[in-house]
Amino acid sequence: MRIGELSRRTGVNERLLRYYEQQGLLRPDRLPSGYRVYRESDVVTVHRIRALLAAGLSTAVISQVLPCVRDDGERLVPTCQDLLGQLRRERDRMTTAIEELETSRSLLDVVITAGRSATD
DNA sequence: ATTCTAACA
DNA sequence: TGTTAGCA
Repeated sequence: MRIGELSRRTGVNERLLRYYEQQGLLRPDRLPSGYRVYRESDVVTVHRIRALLAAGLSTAVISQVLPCVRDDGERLVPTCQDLLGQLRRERDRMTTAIEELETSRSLLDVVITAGRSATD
C-alpha cells in the first residue's frame, strides 16, 4: 500500500508518516516513481510507534526497540538481550525528569505564594 | 488523482 | 506541523 492508504488506516497523517521514516522508524520500499510502498505489517508498526511515543520514549529509542519486540496478542514483549536494560535506563531518565519538575514546581509555588500575599 | 521533496508570513 | 509550490 502507499502512504495515502496507510495514513487512512492508521489515522496518522502523511506528513508524520514521512517523518517517522526520517527517524528510522519505518523503512518502506520505493517504486521506480519514488512512491513509498508499505507492507501490511506497517499498519501494526505504526500503532506500536504511537504506543511507544505515548509511553514517553524518544524516536531514537523506539527505532531500537521496534525490531526487538514480539507481540503476544496484547502486549509488546522485549526479545533482545540489551533491550531490557535500555528500557530500565529510559525509566530512570523519566524518574529524574519527574523529580526535576517537582523541584521546579516547588520553586514556582514559592513565587506564587509571595505574589498572593503581595497583591491580596 | 496521488505522491514526492523542499521550503516558508 | 501545516501548507504550498512544482514535478513525475
